[in-house]
Parts: sequence; structure tokens; C-alpha cells
Amino acid sequence: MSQNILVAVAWPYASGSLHLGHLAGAYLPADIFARYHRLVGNKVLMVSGSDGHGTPITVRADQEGVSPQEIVDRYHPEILGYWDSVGISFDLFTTTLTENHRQVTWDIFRAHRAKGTIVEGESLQFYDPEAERFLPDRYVEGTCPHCGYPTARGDQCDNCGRTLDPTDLLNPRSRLSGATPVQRSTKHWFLRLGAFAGEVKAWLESKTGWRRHVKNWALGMIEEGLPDRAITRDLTWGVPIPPEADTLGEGKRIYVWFEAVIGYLSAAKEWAALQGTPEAWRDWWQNPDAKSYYFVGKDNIPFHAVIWPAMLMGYGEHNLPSDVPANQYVTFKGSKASKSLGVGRSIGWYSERLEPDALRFAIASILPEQNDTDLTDDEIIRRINEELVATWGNLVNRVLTITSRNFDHQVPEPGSLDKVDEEVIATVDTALTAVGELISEVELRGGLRTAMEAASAVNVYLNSTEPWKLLKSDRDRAATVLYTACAAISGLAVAFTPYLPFTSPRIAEMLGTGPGDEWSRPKLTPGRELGEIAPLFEKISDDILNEDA
RNA sequence: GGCGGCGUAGCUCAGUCGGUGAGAGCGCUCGACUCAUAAUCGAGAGGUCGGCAGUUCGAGUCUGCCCGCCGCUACCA
Repeated sequence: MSQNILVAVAWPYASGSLHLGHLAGAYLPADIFARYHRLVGNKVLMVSGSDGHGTPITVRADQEGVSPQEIVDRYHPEILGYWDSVGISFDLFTTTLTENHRQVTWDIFRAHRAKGTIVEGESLQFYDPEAERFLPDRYVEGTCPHCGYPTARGDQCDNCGRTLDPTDLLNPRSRLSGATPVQRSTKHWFLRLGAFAGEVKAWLESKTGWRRHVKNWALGMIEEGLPDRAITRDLTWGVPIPPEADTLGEGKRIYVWFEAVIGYLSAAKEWAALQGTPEAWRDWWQNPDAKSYYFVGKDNIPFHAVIWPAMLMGYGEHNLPSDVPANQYVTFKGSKASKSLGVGRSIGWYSERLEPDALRFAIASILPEQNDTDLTDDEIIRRINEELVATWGNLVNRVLTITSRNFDHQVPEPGSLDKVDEEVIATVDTALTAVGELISEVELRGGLRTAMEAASAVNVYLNSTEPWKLLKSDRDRAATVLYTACAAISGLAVAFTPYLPFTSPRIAEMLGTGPGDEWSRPKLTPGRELGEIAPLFEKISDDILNEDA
């Protein structure tokens, strides 16, 4: 019974390098989840892309004196490189700069406008009379009214951290020209979110199995009231307003927060078109049995658990999110990783120094599913050496080495299985089922831990049966034990596959069980020639993550 | 300020609807083993579950207050 599963992953700004927080928050969990569902035979569509619009990109472009397009052209390929290097298996990772995305955005805009849930409105905005431009809040700077910091931004003071409104600033000035900005009225299109409050609330309340912080946050947001939100800005970089609605004056664009979430739908359509099956996206968006999972960081909860559902409700005939398993943050020595603050090195920096599965393991074992989780380089190294290499890598290596050397490089012919043999196999099979259930529930850290516990159980089995002694006293029994151990690790390899997609298939190669293409313990053929035996992982040195190492 | 989350062994974290003596991994101590990447296995030490008060036959788990940390606060997404 195959199911269609949409794996929708947060769209990173193409304005800088991504760090391990991004990997842990959204991309790795999404990938583990997607790989699992592919293995069990579900039809997975995993999409995302670079967000090519938004303030961070224009800020960066202005700083460097280049066009926003150049910024996107620089960082989008870098981001694609990350996915390649750590095995994040997108079906499509596009950008928001495509013609397709524009059309889909317009579709949704028009549907809401026809229903009267997108309406015209006016707001006051700072305007730079010299540059002749409206200014986003962060383009206004001035003295913080709270702490006196002279270069506070319009949205926040970097010195005391307080949230500000640009009108709060003393001596406001434009960051573009230094001129004193003036308030000027400007027309915009507004999304009447409040019109969907009741429907979204009822929908949220019907959801079970969602993470507590996600549901509470979303409900709390509705409780506070959902005001109309301007979905256009006075900008020249962004998705244009549909021509028939572009009547508010010059220099208006649809703003990112409205348009970026639409990327999930437009990416699905783009993927379908690229496959030569332009209607195929409907299998994930309009089939009522399809499921959709949105992997985002907790800062994105409002957009995915409230605003995007409201947008879809207004659009109609498209599936709402099945779950938004938002993760909390990874902190580095207590501080939030942040592109703008420069805390946390890039994914690329780590992937150059660590094997992809080792990095994936370290991150997967600390996924911040319940709480913010602190991570240090020492912790990464420790997880790899003390857990991945010692427990799992060594288990595979010890079993295959002793088997290969003593049974002519073949899978041994077992006698009848004793109770202990059947028990260890049952432990592995039970763990395999449990890991699958945990991944389905997006309890990915728990799934990995369950697999590791089963690996420990196999180590215990070996220490109690002592096949290295049996080889001298009872060779037939040794064959049975080693056959059992081989069967156990072949089953465990399946459980590890979503987490460790680079090394897990090598176990099937070494045991000759063929490509694992389902979520069950592969059949092991006695007498079958083994592949070349080599350790799955290297132990790494303590200083591999030192700056100058 | 408002909202959300969190504060459990040295470290990173689990603890479902309140209920047998509070858990895991790593680290540490002692022991076993030697097939294996000085890997593995066993035993043990180690916590007044942030604080105070309350509800209850019974609270890490519920309520109130306090202390501390993190995030968001909608023109960052």
C-alpha cells in the first residue's frame, strides 16, 4: 500500500553559507525521513530551494555593491554542493526566481483576491527623500531610546537586543543615504489572515501527534489575533504583482513571506514538468490520501503552521500540512548559530573534514527535537569515535573479519539455531520495526538510538557466544553463531540506511545480500562469496576540527 | 513588556494519561575477554529531578509564585 509523501523543507536564503544548525534543524531530518519512506516503498517527493528574495539578500547585495541576482548566483550553487556532500536527497532543489514560481504565486494571489481575502490597504512607511526609496525597517538606523546605542536598526537594537519600531528611534537616518527619512503613506495589498483564524484554529486543534511547542505556538499566535498583513513591499527585487493588480504605484513587489512558502507547491510543479509528467504534482497536493511534512526550524513555525495553511485554505483544493515537525535550535557553546552573527562554521567546512555518514551520525544523534541542544566540536568527535565507530563500525568489522578469515571468505553454513541465536535475530527484527515506527513519527533521534541499542545487543551476543573460541572447539557451532551475527548486522544495516546512506549499502555488498530495497532483514545465502571486507568508518583524531588542522 | 519553550547524574539528553526502589549514552573506577578500528562485555560509584509553597493516598510529571537560560515578537523568515 504505497503512499504519497511530500517532504517539504525550509527554503534557505541564498545570502550566505549554511551551518550545522540548518542541517540539524531541517535538512538532515527531512532527508532521513524521506529515505525511510522511499525504502518502505512510498512515493516521496522532497523539494525545497534557495530563497532568492528577501531583505538579507538585498542587504548583502547593497553591502557588496552587486546585484541581488549575483548574490543568488554565488550562494545557490554552494548550497547545492552541501546537499551533494552530505547526501541530502532532494528530488528538486530550485530557487524562487523561476517563471514557474511567479505563475504559481500569481495563481494563489488571484484566488485570494477573487475571494476578497487579499485587499488593498495603506500603511505609513519611512521614505528616503534622497535615494527616493521606501526603506525597510532595518534600513533605518538611529539612537536606541532604551540604551542610547547610536546605531540601532529600525527593527531591533543590536546593543540591548530590544525590539524596536523605526518610529522609536531618536535621530532616525537612512542607511542608504544618511538622509533623515520621512514617513509617507504607501499603498499595499493585504492578506486578511483573520478571515481564516477560526478555520485554522479548528484544524490545528484536530491535529494529534504534533510536537507540543509547535501546536502551542501556532494556537497562541491565533489567540493573540491575526491582523491583516501587507504582502507587498516597496521594493524592486521580488516577485512582481500580477499585472492586473499592479495598480498601487511604481516599485512594488510581493514580499518574501507570502511568496516563499508557495515554493513548496511551485517546486512540485517544476519537478513534475521536468519529469515530463506535468500533472504528477497533483498526486502529492490533491490526492486526499497523500501526506505532507514540513521540516523547518522553530522560527518558521508561524509561517508553516498558520499562515501557509491559511493561504491554502483560501486557495482551496490543496492538501494542508499533515505535520510540521519543527526542530528547536542547535546552540554552539550556548549561543544560537546564526549566519549574521557568524557563529558556527559552514556545512562545507565540516563536510571537508568528516566523512558524510560520520557527520550525519553526529548531527542525527543530537537533533534538537524537544529542546535546544548544545553542540561542540568535541561532542561531534566523541559521538563519532565512541559511538559510531566503537559500537557499530567495529561490530560490522569484527563479524566480517572473523567470518571471512575462517570460512573461506563465504557466508557460513549454519546448523540449527539455538535459543540465543533466535533471540538476537528477534532483537534486530524488533528494532527494525521500532526504528521504522519512530521515523514515521519523526522521532529521528530515538530511531537512531534504538538502532544503536540493537547493535550493542549483537556485541553482547558475540561476547557471550565467543565464536573465536568455538572455532577451535566446535566449528559447526561457530558457523551457526557467525551466520547469525551476519544476519543480525545485515538487518541492522537496513535500520541505519536512512541515517547512514553512504556506508550502509556497503554491508549488503560485503554480505552479498544485494541492494536493500525494502524495510526488512535481507535474506542471507549460506555459501555466498563475501565482498571485500573493509572498515566502514575511520576513527578520527581529536584535533581534526581545529582551525589549522 | 507580551508569547512559547526549557532548567533531571561530570557532559549531551530520555522521562507517554501523576503511582512499584529516578533512566540512557559518553566519561570515571574495578573486573572479564582478545574475533575486532586499544574496539567489546560485566559490575560499580555518581542526582535532595532550579527554588519555595500548594493540590493529592502518592508529583520530575498538576497549580501558584520566584530565580535562571533560550527563542519569537509579525518590515528576518
